Amino acid sequence: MSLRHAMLGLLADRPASGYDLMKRFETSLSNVWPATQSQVYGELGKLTKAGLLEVAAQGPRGRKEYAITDEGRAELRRWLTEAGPDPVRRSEVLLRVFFLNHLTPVEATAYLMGEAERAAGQHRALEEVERNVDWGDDPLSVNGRLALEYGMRFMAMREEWARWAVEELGKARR
Amino acid sequence: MSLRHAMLGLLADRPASGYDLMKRFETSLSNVWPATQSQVYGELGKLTKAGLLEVAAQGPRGRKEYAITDEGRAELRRWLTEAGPDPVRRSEVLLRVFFLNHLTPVEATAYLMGEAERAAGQHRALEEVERNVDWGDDPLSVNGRLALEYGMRFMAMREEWARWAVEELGKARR
DNA sequence: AGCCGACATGTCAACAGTGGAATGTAGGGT
DNA sequence: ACCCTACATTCCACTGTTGACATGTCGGCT
Repeated sequence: MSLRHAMLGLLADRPASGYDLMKRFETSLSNVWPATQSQVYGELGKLTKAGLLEVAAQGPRGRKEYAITDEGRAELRRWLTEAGPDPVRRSEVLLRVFFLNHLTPVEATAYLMGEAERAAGQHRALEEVERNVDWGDDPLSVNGRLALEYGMRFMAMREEWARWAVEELGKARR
Repeated sequence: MSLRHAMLGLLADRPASGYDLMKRFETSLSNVWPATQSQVYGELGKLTKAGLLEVAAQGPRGRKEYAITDEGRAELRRWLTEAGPDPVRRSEVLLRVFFLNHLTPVEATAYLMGEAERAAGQHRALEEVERNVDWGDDPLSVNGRLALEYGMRFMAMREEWARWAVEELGKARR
Protein backbone atom coordinates (compact mmCIF):
# COMPACT_ATOMS: atom_id res chain seq x y z
CA MET A 1 0.00 0.00 0.00
CA SER A 2 2.97 2.33 -0.36
CA LEU A 3 2.35 3.32 -3.93
CA ARG A 4 -0.34 5.70 -2.80
CA HIS A 5 2.08 7.33 -0.38
CA ALA A 6 4.76 7.60 -2.99
CA MET A 7 2.26 9.45 -5.16
CA LEU A 8 1.14 11.67 -2.33
CA GLY A 9 4.78 12.46 -1.62
CA LEU A 10 5.47 13.44 -5.21
CA LEU A 11 2.33 15.55 -5.45
CA ALA A 12 3.09 17.26 -2.16
CA ASP A 13 5.98 19.04 -3.91
CA ARG A 14 3.91 20.22 -6.83
CA PRO A 15 0.84 19.24 -8.84
CA ALA A 16 1.35 16.91 -11.79
CA SER A 17 -0.42 14.79 -14.37
CA GLY A 18 -0.26 11.01 -14.45
CA TYR A 19 2.24 11.30 -17.23
CA ASP A 20 4.44 13.62 -15.19
CA LEU A 21 4.31 11.22 -12.26
CA MET A 22 5.31 8.32 -14.47
CA LYS A 23 8.44 10.16 -15.50
CA ARG A 24 9.37 10.82 -11.90
CA PHE A 25 8.81 7.17 -11.06
CA GLU A 26 11.04 6.17 -13.92
CA THR A 27 13.85 8.45 -12.87
CA SER A 28 14.26 9.27 -9.21
CA LEU A 29 12.03 6.61 -7.68
CA SER A 30 12.78 3.69 -9.96
CA ASN A 31 15.35 2.26 -7.58
CA VAL A 32 13.18 2.65 -4.53
CA TRP A 33 9.61 2.01 -5.56
CA PRO A 34 8.98 1.15 -9.20
CA ALA A 35 5.49 1.56 -10.58
CA THR A 36 3.84 0.90 -13.89
CA GLN A 37 1.59 3.25 -15.75
CA SER A 38 -1.50 1.10 -15.13
CA GLN A 39 -0.87 1.30 -11.43
CA VAL A 40 -0.29 5.03 -11.39
CA TYR A 41 -3.42 5.95 -13.31
CA GLY A 42 -5.50 3.48 -11.33
CA GLU A 43 -4.26 4.86 -8.06
CA LEU A 44 -4.84 8.45 -9.17
CA GLY A 45 -8.49 7.58 -9.62
CA LYS A 46 -8.77 5.89 -6.25
CA LEU A 47 -6.98 8.68 -4.42
CA THR A 48 -9.20 11.29 -6.02
CA LYS A 49 -12.33 9.40 -5.12
CA ALA A 50 -11.00 9.09 -1.57
CA GLY A 51 -10.52 12.86 -1.40
CA LEU A 52 -6.75 12.77 -0.94
CA LEU A 53 -6.20 14.30 -4.36
CA GLU A 54 -8.17 16.62 -6.58
CA VAL A 55 -8.10 17.53 -10.23
CA ALA A 56 -6.68 21.04 -10.02
CA ALA A 57 -6.64 21.84 -13.73
CA GLN A 58 -7.32 20.38 -17.14
CA GLY A 59 -4.88 20.82 -19.96
CA PRO A 60 -4.52 20.05 -23.68
CA ARG A 61 -4.63 16.35 -24.64
CA GLY A 62 -7.11 15.46 -21.92
CA ARG A 63 -4.41 16.28 -19.41
CA LYS A 64 -5.61 16.29 -15.84
CA GLU A 65 -3.38 17.95 -13.32
CA TYR A 66 -3.74 16.44 -9.90
CA ALA A 67 -3.01 18.30 -6.68
CA ILE A 68 -2.82 17.00 -3.14
CA THR A 69 -5.60 18.07 -0.76
CA ASP A 70 -5.25 18.94 2.91
CA GLU A 71 -6.58 15.51 3.69
CA GLY A 72 -3.91 14.03 1.45
CA ARG A 73 -1.18 15.99 3.21
CA ALA A 74 -2.44 14.77 6.54
CA GLU A 75 -2.33 11.18 5.35
CA LEU A 76 1.20 11.64 4.04
CA ARG A 77 2.35 13.00 7.38
CA ARG A 78 0.61 10.20 9.21
CA TRP A 79 2.38 7.63 7.08
CA LEU A 80 5.75 9.32 7.45
CA THR A 81 5.62 9.58 11.22
CA GLU A 82 3.90 6.29 11.94
CA ALA A 83 6.47 3.67 12.86
CA GLY A 84 5.60 1.08 10.30
CA PRO A 85 5.81 -2.57 11.28
CA ASP A 86 9.07 -4.16 10.17
CA PRO A 87 8.69 -4.43 6.42
CA VAL A 88 8.36 -7.92 5.00
CA ARG A 89 11.72 -8.91 3.68
CA ARG A 90 11.77 -11.36 0.82
CA SER A 91 15.15 -12.08 -0.60
CA GLU A 92 15.59 -14.27 -3.60
CA VAL A 93 19.32 -14.15 -3.07
CA LEU A 94 19.03 -15.60 0.41
CA LEU A 95 16.52 -18.15 -0.76
CA ARG A 96 19.10 -19.46 -3.19
CA VAL A 97 21.72 -19.47 -0.46
CA PHE A 98 19.45 -21.66 1.62
CA PHE A 99 19.47 -24.34 -1.03
CA LEU A 100 23.07 -24.03 -2.12
CA ASN A 101 23.76 -27.50 -0.80
CA HIS A 102 21.94 -28.89 -3.83
CA LEU A 103 24.77 -27.65 -6.01
CA THR A 104 28.34 -28.85 -6.15
CA PRO A 105 30.80 -26.80 -4.06
CA VAL A 106 32.27 -25.43 -7.26
CA GLU A 107 28.89 -24.29 -8.54
CA ALA A 108 27.96 -22.81 -5.17
CA THR A 109 31.19 -20.86 -5.04
CA ALA A 110 30.62 -19.61 -8.56
CA TYR A 111 27.18 -18.40 -7.57
CA LEU A 112 28.51 -16.47 -4.59
CA MET A 113 31.33 -14.97 -6.62
CA GLY A 114 28.71 -13.90 -9.14
CA GLU A 115 26.76 -12.24 -6.36
CA ALA A 116 29.85 -10.35 -5.29
CA GLU A 117 30.38 -9.20 -8.86
CA ARG A 118 26.79 -8.09 -9.28
CA ALA A 119 26.92 -6.13 -6.04
CA ALA A 120 30.19 -4.52 -7.08
CA GLY A 121 28.72 -3.60 -10.44
CA GLN A 122 25.70 -1.96 -8.89
CA HIS A 123 27.95 -0.17 -6.46
CA ARG A 124 29.88 1.29 -9.37
CA ALA A 125 26.62 2.27 -11.06
CA LEU A 126 25.57 4.19 -7.96
CA GLU A 127 28.93 5.93 -7.78
CA GLU A 128 28.33 6.96 -11.36
CA VAL A 129 24.95 8.39 -10.42
CA GLU A 130 26.56 10.30 -7.57
CA ARG A 131 29.02 11.91 -9.94
CA ASN A 132 26.44 12.82 -12.54
CA VAL A 133 23.64 14.28 -10.47
CA ASP A 134 24.04 17.95 -9.93
CA TRP A 135 23.44 18.47 -6.28
CA GLY A 136 21.48 21.65 -6.15
CA ASP A 137 20.62 23.12 -2.79
CA ASP A 138 16.98 22.10 -2.94
CA PRO A 139 15.89 20.04 0.06
CA LEU A 140 14.81 17.20 -2.21
CA SER A 141 18.33 16.28 -3.13
CA VAL A 142 19.36 16.03 0.51
CA ASN A 143 17.00 13.08 0.80
CA GLY A 144 18.19 11.72 -2.48
CA ARG A 145 21.73 11.78 -1.17
CA LEU A 146 20.71 9.86 1.93
CA ALA A 147 19.02 7.21 -0.20
CA LEU A 148 22.01 6.98 -2.52
CA GLU A 149 24.37 6.48 0.38
CA TYR A 150 22.12 3.72 1.69
CA GLY A 151 22.31 2.00 -1.67
CA MET A 152 26.08 2.24 -1.79
CA ARG A 153 26.52 0.93 1.73
CA PHE A 154 24.09 -1.87 0.95
CA MET A 155 25.98 -2.93 -2.15
CA ALA A 156 29.31 -2.77 -0.33
CA MET A 157 27.85 -4.98 2.39
CA ARG A 158 26.53 -7.48 -0.15
CA GLU A 159 29.86 -7.75 -1.86
CA GLU A 160 31.79 -8.21 1.38
CA TRP A 161 29.31 -10.78 2.61
CA ALA A 162 29.49 -12.78 -0.61
CA ARG A 163 33.29 -12.85 -0.48
CA TRP A 164 33.16 -13.88 3.16
CA ALA A 165 30.65 -16.62 2.31
CA VAL A 166 33.00 -18.01 -0.34
CA GLU A 167 35.67 -18.29 2.35
CA GLU A 168 33.27 -20.04 4.70
CA LEU A 169 32.27 -22.51 2.04
CA GLY A 170 35.94 -23.25 1.46
CA LYS A 171 36.47 -23.87 5.18
CA ALA A 172 33.41 -26.11 5.41
CA ARG A 173 34.71 -28.24 2.57
CA ARG A 174 37.89 -29.00 4.43
CA MET B 1 7.82 -17.01 -8.94
CA SER B 2 10.23 -18.07 -6.19
CA LEU B 3 7.72 -19.77 -3.97
CA ARG B 4 7.76 -22.77 -6.22
CA HIS B 5 11.53 -22.94 -6.00
CA ALA B 6 11.47 -22.62 -2.24
CA MET B 7 9.15 -25.60 -2.14
CA LEU B 8 11.26 -27.60 -4.55
CA GLY B 9 14.29 -26.80 -2.40
CA LEU B 10 12.60 -28.03 0.75
CA LEU B 11 11.29 -31.17 -0.89
CA ALA B 12 14.69 -31.90 -2.41
CA ASP B 13 15.93 -32.71 1.10
CA ARG B 14 13.10 -35.05 1.93
CA PRO B 15 9.44 -35.67 1.06
CA ALA B 16 6.85 -33.81 3.10
CA SER B 17 3.17 -32.98 3.36
CA GLY B 18 1.77 -29.50 2.87
CA TYR B 19 1.47 -29.26 6.62
CA ASP B 20 5.13 -30.18 7.10
CA LEU B 21 6.16 -27.57 4.55
CA MET B 22 4.13 -24.92 6.31
CA LYS B 23 6.04 -25.55 9.51
CA ARG B 24 9.33 -25.21 7.73
CA PHE B 25 8.18 -21.98 6.14
CA GLU B 26 7.17 -20.66 9.53
CA THR B 27 10.49 -21.47 11.13
CA SER B 28 13.59 -21.46 8.98
CA LEU B 29 12.27 -19.67 5.90
CA SER B 30 10.02 -17.10 7.52
CA ASN B 31 12.72 -14.42 7.39
CA VAL B 32 13.65 -15.13 3.82
CA TRP B 33 10.52 -16.07 1.97
CA PRO B 34 7.26 -16.13 3.96
CA ALA B 35 4.34 -18.08 2.58
CA THR B 36 0.79 -18.66 3.65
CA GLN B 37 -0.98 -21.97 3.77
CA SER B 38 -3.25 -21.12 0.84
CA GLN B 39 -0.22 -20.44 -1.27
CA VAL B 40 1.56 -23.62 -0.26
CA TYR B 41 -1.35 -25.93 -0.95
CA GLY B 42 -2.17 -24.15 -4.17
CA GLU B 43 1.38 -24.39 -5.39
CA LEU B 44 1.63 -28.06 -4.42
CA GLY B 45 -1.25 -28.73 -6.76
CA LYS B 46 0.26 -26.74 -9.60
CA LEU B 47 3.69 -28.30 -9.19
CA THR B 48 2.23 -31.77 -9.16
CA LYS B 49 0.20 -31.10 -12.26
CA ALA B 50 3.34 -29.74 -13.90
CA GLY B 51 5.19 -32.95 -13.08
CA LEU B 52 7.79 -31.36 -10.81
CA LEU B 53 6.34 -33.11 -7.77
CA GLU B 54 4.48 -36.34 -7.20
CA VAL B 55 2.34 -37.73 -4.41
CA ALA B 56 4.69 -40.35 -3.02
CA ALA B 57 2.46 -41.67 -0.26
CA GLN B 58 -0.87 -41.13 1.42
CA GLY B 59 -1.15 -41.07 5.20
CA PRO B 60 -3.82 -40.80 7.89
CA ARG B 61 -5.98 -37.62 7.91
CA GLY B 62 -5.91 -37.33 4.14
CA ARG B 63 -2.21 -36.65 4.38
CA LYS B 64 -0.47 -36.55 1.04
CA GLU B 65 3.26 -36.80 1.09
CA TYR B 66 4.85 -35.00 -1.82
CA ALA B 67 8.22 -35.91 -3.28
CA ILE B 68 10.29 -34.08 -5.85
CA THR B 69 10.63 -35.71 -9.26
CA ASP B 70 13.72 -35.77 -11.46
CA GLU B 71 12.15 -33.03 -13.50
CA GLY B 72 11.68 -31.02 -10.31
CA ARG B 73 15.30 -31.48 -9.32
CA ALA B 74 16.38 -30.32 -12.76
CA GLU B 75 14.25 -27.20 -12.42
CA LEU B 76 15.70 -26.49 -8.98
CA ARG B 77 19.22 -26.73 -10.31
CA ARG B 78 18.34 -24.56 -13.24
CA TRP B 79 16.99 -21.88 -10.94
CA LEU B 80 19.97 -22.08 -8.60
CA THR B 81 22.58 -21.75 -11.29
CA GLU B 82 20.80 -19.28 -13.53
CA ALA B 83 22.08 -15.80 -12.84
CA GLY B 84 18.79 -14.11 -12.10
CA PRO B 85 18.32 -10.53 -13.24
CA ASP B 86 18.94 -8.07 -10.45
CA PRO B 87 15.98 -8.54 -8.15
CA VAL B 88 13.52 -5.70 -7.92
CA ARG B 89 14.24 -3.80 -4.78
CA ARG B 90 11.37 -2.00 -3.14
CA SER B 91 12.17 -0.30 0.10
CA GLU B 92 9.51 1.36 2.15
CA VAL B 93 12.22 2.75 4.40
CA LEU B 94 13.90 4.54 1.52
CA LEU B 95 10.57 5.72 0.19
CA ARG B 96 9.97 7.48 3.48
CA VAL B 97 13.46 8.93 3.37
CA PHE B 98 12.70 10.41 0.00
CA PHE B 99 9.85 12.42 1.43
CA LEU B 100 11.41 13.33 4.74
CA ASN B 101 11.45 16.97 3.72
CA HIS B 102 7.70 17.06 4.36
CA LEU B 103 8.39 16.65 8.06
CA THR B 104 10.03 19.09 10.44
CA PRO B 105 13.75 18.47 11.04
CA VAL B 106 12.94 17.25 14.53
CA GLU B 107 10.42 14.72 13.25
CA ALA B 108 12.74 13.58 10.49
CA THR B 109 15.54 13.04 12.97
CA ALA B 110 13.21 11.12 15.23
CA TYR B 111 12.25 8.88 12.34
CA LEU B 112 15.86 8.09 11.50
CA MET B 113 16.73 7.44 15.14
CA GLY B 114 13.79 5.09 15.24
CA GLU B 115 15.14 3.30 12.21
CA ALA B 116 18.49 2.90 13.93
CA GLU B 117 16.75 1.47 16.97
CA ARG B 118 14.68 -0.96 14.94
CA ALA B 119 17.74 -2.17 13.09
CA ALA B 120 19.62 -2.60 16.35
CA GLY B 121 16.71 -4.53 17.81
CA GLN B 122 16.56 -6.89 14.88
CA HIS B 123 20.29 -7.31 15.06
CA ARG B 124 19.99 -8.39 18.67
CA ALA B 125 17.19 -10.77 17.73
CA LEU B 126 19.42 -12.42 15.14
CA GLU B 127 22.25 -12.74 17.64
CA GLU B 128 19.77 -14.48 19.89
CA VAL B 129 18.89 -16.90 17.11
CA GLU B 130 22.57 -17.58 16.54
CA ARG B 131 23.03 -18.50 20.17
CA ASN B 132 19.97 -20.73 20.33
CA VAL B 133 20.24 -22.75 17.16
CA ASP B 134 22.21 -25.90 17.68
CA TRP B 135 24.63 -25.96 14.81
CA GLY B 136 24.72 -29.61 13.87
CA ASP B 137 27.08 -30.73 11.17
CA ASP B 138 24.39 -31.17 8.55
CA PRO B 139 25.04 -29.23 5.38
CA LEU B 140 21.73 -27.39 5.73
CA SER B 141 22.89 -25.38 8.69
CA VAL B 142 25.95 -24.19 6.83
CA ASN B 143 23.61 -22.35 4.50
CA GLY B 144 21.53 -21.18 7.41
CA ARG B 145 24.64 -19.66 8.96
CA LEU B 146 25.45 -17.82 5.75
CA ALA B 147 21.94 -16.39 5.64
CA LEU B 148 22.07 -15.43 9.29
CA GLU B 149 25.34 -13.62 8.84
CA TYR B 150 23.85 -11.72 5.92
CA GLY B 151 20.99 -10.63 8.12
CA MET B 152 23.30 -9.45 10.86
CA ARG B 153 25.53 -7.52 8.50
CA PHE B 154 22.45 -5.99 6.91
CA MET B 155 21.06 -4.82 10.22
CA ALA B 156 24.43 -3.44 11.28
CA MET B 157 24.61 -1.51 8.02
CA ARG B 158 21.10 -0.14 8.47
CA GLU B 159 21.85 1.07 11.94
CA GLU B 160 25.11 2.74 10.94
CA TRP B 161 23.51 4.35 7.95
CA ALA B 162 20.63 5.73 10.01
CA ARG B 163 23.01 7.26 12.55
CA TRP B 164 25.08 8.73 9.76
CA ALA B 165 21.93 10.15 8.16
CA VAL B 166 21.00 11.86 11.42
CA GLU B 167 24.40 13.56 11.35
CA GLU B 168 23.91 14.63 7.74
CA LEU B 169 20.52 16.08 8.51
CA GLY B 170 22.08 18.03 11.35
CA LYS B 171 24.77 19.41 9.04
CA ALA B 172 22.22 20.35 6.38
CA ARG B 173 20.26 22.30 8.93
CA ARG B 174 23.23 24.49 9.76
C1' DA C 1 -15.74 -43.27 26.46
C1' DG C 2 -15.02 -38.80 25.39
C1' DC C 3 -12.61 -34.81 24.35
C1' DC C 4 -8.99 -31.80 22.94
C1' DG C 5 -5.11 -30.41 20.40
C1' DA C 6 -2.37 -31.27 16.65
C1' DC C 7 -2.65 -32.79 12.03
C1' DA C 8 -4.32 -31.88 7.46
C1' DT C 9 -6.48 -29.99 3.33
C1' DG C 10 -9.24 -27.01 0.64
C1' DT C 11 -11.68 -22.67 -1.10
C1' DC C 12 -12.71 -17.83 -1.73
C1' DA C 13 -12.52 -12.86 -2.08
C1' DA C 14 -9.60 -9.00 -2.36
C1' DC C 15 -5.58 -6.39 -3.37
C1' DA C 16 -0.98 -5.39 -5.40
C1' DG C 17 1.89 -5.59 -9.25
C1' DT C 18 3.19 -6.73 -14.31
C1' DG C 19 2.92 -6.13 -19.11
C1' DG C 20 0.74 -5.13 -23.07
C1' DA C 21 -2.58 -3.08 -26.16
C1' DA C 22 -5.66 0.49 -27.86
C1' DT C 23 -6.61 5.16 -28.60
C1' DG C 24 -6.17 9.71 -29.40
C1' DT C 25 -4.27 14.84 -29.40
C1' DA C 26 -1.05 18.85 -29.59
C1' DG C 27 2.88 21.07 -31.07
C1' DG C 28 7.31 21.75 -33.33
C1' DG C 29 10.18 21.11 -37.24
C1' DT C 30 10.61 20.59 -42.25
C1' DA D 1 0.51 21.60 -44.94
C1' DC D 2 2.24 17.50 -43.09
C1' DC D 3 4.13 14.27 -40.16
C1' DC D 4 6.43 12.57 -36.32
C1' DT D 5 7.28 12.61 -31.52
C1' DA D 6 5.98 13.48 -27.08
C1' DC D 7 2.04 13.87 -24.37
C1' DA D 8 -1.76 11.56 -22.19
C1' DT D 9 -5.28 8.32 -20.72
C1' DT D 10 -7.82 3.93 -20.20
C1' DC D 11 -8.60 -0.97 -20.09
C1' DC D 12 -7.57 -5.79 -19.64
C1' DA D 13 -5.78 -10.32 -18.41
C1' DC D 14 -2.70 -12.66 -15.54
C1' DT D 15 0.26 -13.83 -11.50
C1' DG D 16 1.50 -13.49 -6.69
C1' DT D 17 0.24 -12.60 -1.93
C1' DT D 18 -2.78 -12.11 2.05
C1' DG D 19 -6.21 -13.42 5.33
C1' DA D 20 -10.22 -15.61 6.53
C1' DC D 21 -13.21 -19.31 6.61
C1' DA D 22 -14.69 -24.17 6.31
C1' DT D 23 -14.07 -28.87 7.17
C1' DG D 24 -12.64 -32.96 8.86
C1' DT D 25 -9.69 -36.78 11.39
C1' DC D 26 -6.31 -39.08 14.22
C1' DG D 27 -4.06 -40.06 18.68
C1' DG D 28 -3.24 -39.63 23.36
C1' DC D 29 -4.77 -38.34 27.88
C1' DT D 30 -8.06 -38.41 31.53
